[in-house]
Amino acid sequence: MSVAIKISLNEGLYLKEPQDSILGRKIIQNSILLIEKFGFESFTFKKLADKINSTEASIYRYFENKHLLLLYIVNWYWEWVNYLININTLNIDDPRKKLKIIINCFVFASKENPGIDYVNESKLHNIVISEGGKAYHTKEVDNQNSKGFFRSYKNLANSVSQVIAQVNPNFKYPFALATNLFEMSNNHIYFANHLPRLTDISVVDNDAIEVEKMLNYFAEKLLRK
Amino acid sequence: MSVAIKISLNEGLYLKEPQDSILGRKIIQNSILLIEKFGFESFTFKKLADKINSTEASIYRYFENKHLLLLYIVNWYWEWVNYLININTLNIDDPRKKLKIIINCFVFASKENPGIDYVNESKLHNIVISEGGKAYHTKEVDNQNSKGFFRSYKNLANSVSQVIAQVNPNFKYPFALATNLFEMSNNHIYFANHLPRLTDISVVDNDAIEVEKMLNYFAEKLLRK
DNA sequence: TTTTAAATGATAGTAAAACTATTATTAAAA
DNA sequence: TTTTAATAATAGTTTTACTATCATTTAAAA
Repeated sequence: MSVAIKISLNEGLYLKEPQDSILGRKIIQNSILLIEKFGFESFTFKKLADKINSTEASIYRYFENKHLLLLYIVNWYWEWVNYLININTLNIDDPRKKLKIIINCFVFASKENPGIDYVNESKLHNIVISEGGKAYHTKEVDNQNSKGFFRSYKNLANSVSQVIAQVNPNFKYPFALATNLFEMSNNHIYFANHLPRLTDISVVDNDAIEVEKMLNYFAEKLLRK
Repeated sequence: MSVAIKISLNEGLYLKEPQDSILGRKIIQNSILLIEKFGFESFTFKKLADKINSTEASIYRYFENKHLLLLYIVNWYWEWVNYLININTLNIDDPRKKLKIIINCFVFASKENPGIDYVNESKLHNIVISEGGKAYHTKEVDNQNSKGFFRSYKNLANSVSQVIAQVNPNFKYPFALATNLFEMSNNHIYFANHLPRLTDISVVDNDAIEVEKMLNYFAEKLLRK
């Protein structure tokens, strides 16, 4: 059984909608595999072309450059997490419970759902952990932001901040807490795996339950009245 | 009056100590200016060489590649903040006051001290805000970590975590809070300047006092007994 | 003061990355 | 069947990220 989800992203991110063709989907699928395996810096359109038996020129018809491809898949991830949060909190009323589910989605976004066959959510999550910041830490950020290239992240931050505001309407920093929980989740999974002296938690066998506990503790304590 | 501070960094970061020669100091000074102005991606040794009337080959005698140069200056910053914290908390006993000073150093590291003439601390701070994460988000992180290339960040996290433990010995995540305060400081200054919908604070005229307030609020509330 | 060694500059060259352009081929739609 | 759109094949350009060699300057040692 496969559910036909189509995640719609800002049209400026691509030259031609990759989700609508076989080649496009192969580009998405295999760029995720290659970036996860070799890192964004050593990822090239040439290598991707070789891997999918196509050519650089064909890939350039879909994406202007590799940075926009990264931005595309990271946006895909933001949308995906937003979607996961929506379906998992649909019947929940208690905002505290909602926030716990949100944190669970942040930490375990990958494991939940084998959503779309050409996107390996688990590897995509690894990319967001290791390379996600590079999507907006560039000199083009203001220009790209004016075109709405970060809308998905803002939407995510916005939904989370609303739940936070429901938990404690007097809390002054709902957006900052929302993004911080997201960033902290990714950061501390990364630290646990690569720079363990920078954190207190450990991630054993890819199980980030300690990160989840920590984020719940932070959120609960910060939002206590 | 100039105080001769020499910041000592891991020897593996460079091929030849840049602080010990005129050319070396010009490399440090002008790489900070160029990276801040054009961003790390479009920074090249060629451009740097042209700017200081030298050659690529000469720069390569100091640094293996531009990533290690970035790592060098980011390490310089971590050491610098650690140093600032040390001198500013020397006579302070109350750990709560100490933590406030630490947060102040995180947010305003640049403005404090015109430490070393060839390092523009303010621009270096901007680099750490915009490009700092790229220093450890690479595929070489484990290899570089085994050589001690992130020791300065760990030392910083360690000193801060000790103060946190003094404020509340029962707090379970002293390291995570230490790194999070540092990362959050940089992140939210960046967000305020480029992606304001991701935060609640604003930075007007380069004054990040709201970030400082927020971090103090977070720290105080998390460490409340 | 001369000698010598170390540091830097000048020049050249290579391999790969990041594109752009042109034409040929294939597959799908009219 | 014709036409159009998508992709492949091929080739070429500029820039980046280096490496190598040798000449020159500068500073330290003899």
